[in-house]
Formats: sequence, structure tokens, C-alpha cells
Amino acid sequence: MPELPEVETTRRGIAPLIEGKTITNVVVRQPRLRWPVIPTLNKYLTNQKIISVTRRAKYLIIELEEGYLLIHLGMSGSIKVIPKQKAQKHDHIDLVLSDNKVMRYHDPRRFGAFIWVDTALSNHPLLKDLGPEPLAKGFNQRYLFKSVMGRKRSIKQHLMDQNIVVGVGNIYANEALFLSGIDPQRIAQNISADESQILVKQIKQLLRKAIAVGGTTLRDFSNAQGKPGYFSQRLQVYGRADESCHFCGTQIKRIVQGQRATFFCPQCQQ
DNA sequence: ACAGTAACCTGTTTGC
DNA sequence: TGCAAACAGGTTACTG
Repeated sequence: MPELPEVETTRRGIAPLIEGKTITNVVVRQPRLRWPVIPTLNKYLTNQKIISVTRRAKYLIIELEEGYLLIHLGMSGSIKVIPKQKAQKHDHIDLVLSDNKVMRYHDPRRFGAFIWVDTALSNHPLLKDLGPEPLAKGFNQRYLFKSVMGRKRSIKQHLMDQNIVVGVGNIYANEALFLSGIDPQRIAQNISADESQILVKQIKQLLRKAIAVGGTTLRDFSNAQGKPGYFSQRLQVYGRADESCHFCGTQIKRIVQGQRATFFCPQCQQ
């Protein structure tokens, strides 16, 4: 569930609570995430001060005096900063801080990542091929229109490709295509210059609005204070198979593209 | 280079 | 009611 707005919500929640604090201990209860958490993590992090918390794509970047911690929430990850207390099920990693609070990483499905980086971040294999941030100037009509040229996969799969543009996952890809009036099954290379303009505009607007209300909560996403996001109340098509389109009343259709559920209005999206 | 698919893992929902 | 199957957010790695 964590797409860009959820990761940004998490970043904004934890940054003021951990920036400037020193890590006094690291507890790894379950190292088996997307990639194994290195056994020496405690040694590398302890006594280091947290300089900043930033975001690139869906990755959180915790900048330390020396090195970085690269965190991905995967499908089910969340982070809270809380007073020291007994760990619950799936609370895999704790960063114990100098104010005696704990930054706690929770991830039932363990598709997330907790990675130590001691080299230049921009060269990191997980970051180096990522496309532009959707809210940055570099993601514009010209860029998107160029990116679809010659591409034969569907426009929805194209938008979810993190090498094209980052942060757009299944939910927001579905929603952006609805708001743009574009059928998700359209071949990418057949998207016109005008449609590229509309898509860029809708993606930016959608993500801004979702961030403003704290992201989408589907099952158990919650921010640093444990509060849910409120964007799920505004979804137009995602998860609404067989319900009627909010705009024209036609039944929302559910299909599968690339093993992901796609929802769209066959009337509004052409 | 590109496109499609399987895999990683667990919890919840759906269907028989 | 019980149990099995289907399904869920993301990304990499492999295949053709």
C-alpha cells in the first residue's frame, strides 16, 4: 500500500521526531526482509547522529554523520516513533534513540528493506536508474510523451514503471487514468501529446491531494503517530469493481494487467 | 532493449 | 463452521 504519498506522510511524521537524535542501540528481531538485514547494522549505527530524513521515490533516506540508511516499506511496512515498549508481532527493527524513544519498523509481509549504505547514494543500484519524481519539474508533458514513444506495453504498466516515473503504484495509476479519461489498456505509444499533458497534470494533482490528507489507508497503513490516511474516501475507481462510476453511473470494470488489478470506467475512459 | 511472468511472505477476505 | 483458495500494496530476477 505505501505508494509515494504514504511514504511522504511517513517521512513528514518521523523527521521532526528523530532528526538531531543519536542512535544508542539497534535491535533487529527479524533480519529476513526483501534482502537480509546485515548483522553489523548495530555496530554501524550506534552512536551516530541522525542528520536528516529525506525521500527518493518510495525510499526513505536517513542521513547519518557517516553513511545512510535506505528504507523501503514494501507492501505492508510502517514506521512509528514511540516511547520504549514491548514489541508486537512483526515489529522487526528498533532504532533506540538518545531521548529514550524508539523508531520502530513494522512489516508483516516483509517485502520491505532496511539497507546500510556507506558509499555515494546516487550510485546505489536501487536508486541509480529511477525516473524523475512526479512532483518535480522534470516530470512534464514533453518527458512523458517522449517516454511512451515506441513502447508497446499498456499505459498503466508504463506509469507504474519506476524507471519512467517514481512513486506511482497500483492505486494511483488506476486513479490517475480515470481522472485523465484514458483506458488503462491503451498501448503506451498510442498516447497523444495532449493526453500526455493531461496525464502529467492529473498525476501531480492526485499525488498532491493524497499527500495533503495523509495518504491512502487500505488495511493497516498508519503514519508516525499511528493515525490512518484519509484518501481512501476519495478513490474513484480503485477497489470499486461492479459499483457505479461516480461520474456517469456505468459499472466499474475490474481486469488484470501484469498480475495487478486494474479498475476503470469503460464509459469515461477511452 | 523490451515485455511478460514468477517469486519473495503473511494476513484477511471470499467461496464452497 | 471450517478449510482452502484467492487476493493484497512493490520490486527484482528470470525468461523468451
